[in-house]
Amino acid sequence: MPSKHLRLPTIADVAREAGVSLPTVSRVLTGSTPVRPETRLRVESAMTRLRYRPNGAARALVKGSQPIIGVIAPDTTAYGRTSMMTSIEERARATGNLVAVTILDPQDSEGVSAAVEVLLAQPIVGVIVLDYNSYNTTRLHAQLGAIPIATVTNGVDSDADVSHVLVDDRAAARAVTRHLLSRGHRTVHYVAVPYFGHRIHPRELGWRDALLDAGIEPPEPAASDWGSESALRAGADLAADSEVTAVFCPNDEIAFGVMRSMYDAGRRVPEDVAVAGIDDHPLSQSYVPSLTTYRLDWRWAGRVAIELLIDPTHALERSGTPDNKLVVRESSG
Amino acid sequence: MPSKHLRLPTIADVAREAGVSLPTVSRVLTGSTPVRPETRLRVESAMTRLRYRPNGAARALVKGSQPIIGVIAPDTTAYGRTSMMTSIEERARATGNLVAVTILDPQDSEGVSAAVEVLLAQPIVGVIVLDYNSYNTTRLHAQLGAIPIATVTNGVDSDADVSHVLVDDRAAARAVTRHLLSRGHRTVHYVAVPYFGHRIHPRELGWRDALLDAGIEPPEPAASDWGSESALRAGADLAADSEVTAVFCPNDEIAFGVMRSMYDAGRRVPEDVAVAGIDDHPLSQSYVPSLTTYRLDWRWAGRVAIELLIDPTHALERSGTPDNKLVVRESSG
DNA sequence: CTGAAAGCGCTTACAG
DNA sequence: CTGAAAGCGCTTACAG
Repeated sequence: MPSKHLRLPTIADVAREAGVSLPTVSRVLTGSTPVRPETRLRVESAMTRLRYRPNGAARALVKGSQPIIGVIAPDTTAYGRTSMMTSIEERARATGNLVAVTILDPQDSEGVSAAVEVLLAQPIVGVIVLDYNSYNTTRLHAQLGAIPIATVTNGVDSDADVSHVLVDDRAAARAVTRHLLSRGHRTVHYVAVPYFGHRIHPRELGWRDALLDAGIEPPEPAASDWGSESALRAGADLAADSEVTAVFCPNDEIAFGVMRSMYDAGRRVPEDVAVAGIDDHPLSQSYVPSLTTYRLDWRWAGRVAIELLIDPTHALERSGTPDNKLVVRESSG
Repeated sequence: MPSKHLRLPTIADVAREAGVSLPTVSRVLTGSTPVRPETRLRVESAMTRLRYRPNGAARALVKGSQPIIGVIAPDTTAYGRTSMMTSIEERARATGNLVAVTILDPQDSEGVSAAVEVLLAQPIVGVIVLDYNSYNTTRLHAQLGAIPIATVTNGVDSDADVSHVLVDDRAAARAVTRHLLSRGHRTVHYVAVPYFGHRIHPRELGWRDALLDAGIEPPEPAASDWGSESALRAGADLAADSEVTAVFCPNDEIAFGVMRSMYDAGRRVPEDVAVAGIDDHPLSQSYVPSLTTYRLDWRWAGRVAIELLIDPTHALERSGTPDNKLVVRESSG
């Protein structure tokens, strides 16, 4: 808990110390009205002497501004998230807002409640919830009350009750899988990742779509967490199976791990096994072999999410279209 | 600018609408005191009807809490930064604080001023400035006044005037370079990156230290930006020079780009050229070859930075020691 | 250029 | 369980 024991100096203290009136202190603080240089000096030295610092809450209250945009996310280390966060921050700054980030494990509902409470006590415009569906939405909704929410969704239908911007994971996965199939593989394998509840991730659905469209029964997926380290094991499993000639990974970091495991098992990428991911991670160009992937425009998504919060009516039309596309590189042959 | 045209409903409006008194509305809001169920219902329905949402600033003012910790950084996409941000957020949450991130180009002093102004108008405890020296420190200091600052520094001396936690880049670079030399290379090349003003980055200084200690005149560095894409060109230059048998890169992302360029030029890593970086990026295990690097404990640094802000006196002793170490993998032979 | 006064929206004792 | 009153720390007209 932030301490509040020792009463902090206020402008009243500064005014007394400097022998001026309260509004005068305020004036040197805001710089709004001219103040006599020598008065200003007296006030300034009083401020440093008392280690005065303005109370932001009081300022925000009288100015009537609620400039904070809360962001709640399960994690921000994966590349897609990081770039979305960057774009949210950038857009917020352009609109004069401030972004407060809170990373919250959806499993830990007490932790979520507590952190949301901290958020709600602040001057917030609204909240962007990433991976909204991972959370206990009923509870979250109840707690947020009338505070506006926006979310970036990957197309799961229960997102429908909050304003959301859609990043079409399923279509992306379908496109990548289809591309791998077009290279002549009999089937395409997949690395399954944990997803909230026991639902199937849209990227897995897209993979299934593409296979079923081609009349292929989807094989049993390997299992991994998000992130390249845990993908090493999944990759080893896949490498051990000589049936595997093409692997679609739900993100690039997993693909890197899988490629490493293929290498360790002596299976060449792409000659023996084709690999592809999603995200267009900056390192997908530099990896050997470079990685075939699907670029999802997270910057666009972040931008629209902010606009949904600030001006719900015209956000989508205003923000252009996402620059999503398949990026074919060496790893798919 | 956040709009403030239409007056938002306040608890007074809700009270009138629900036919109760002001404190009663407050009570259903805070849940502090029991309220008769039927009164509560009336109030709640009034709130939804008016789309009421509490004013965070007013709440913060009366509660006396200033829970926001501002973070100013030039960039958060590189791995070291991302992990420090994660740890800052985590630690802040544990202490009941909220983190507001602002990414600011140190070159753009108007932009910096404007954003700091937004920050200052909020209920902030203090500000953590990453890469403090990149900014116009005089101006920043003046603007922040008595607001506490903490910074994570890599050892440049002018950081001395603010509380700082030291991440010893120079020692890390020295250790990595020394390790490369120990593999029998005649010299170790370097990829120079832009740094504020025209100063030399501590990682470059550490590289020079190690060479000079060994009686070796440092060769002319290649040049790159941070990030793997721009490192491709620097890597190509180094690959073209047959004198080059070992390259120390100021971070892992650059090392990945350099390794890719070596591959493109037909030079094998580590057989023909040894490569090493700094950071212990998650992908340094998965890259082929895996990358020799130096782990810098950014999570520790972030944690201490927060504690410096909240309790300047005992922060350092309390937070343990950083887990920094050389991590030797395939890329150095 | 400066002071006295009102008010921002909420919470919390204080009385009933 | 509920209402009337005071106050959180600041800014901004309003008068001088």
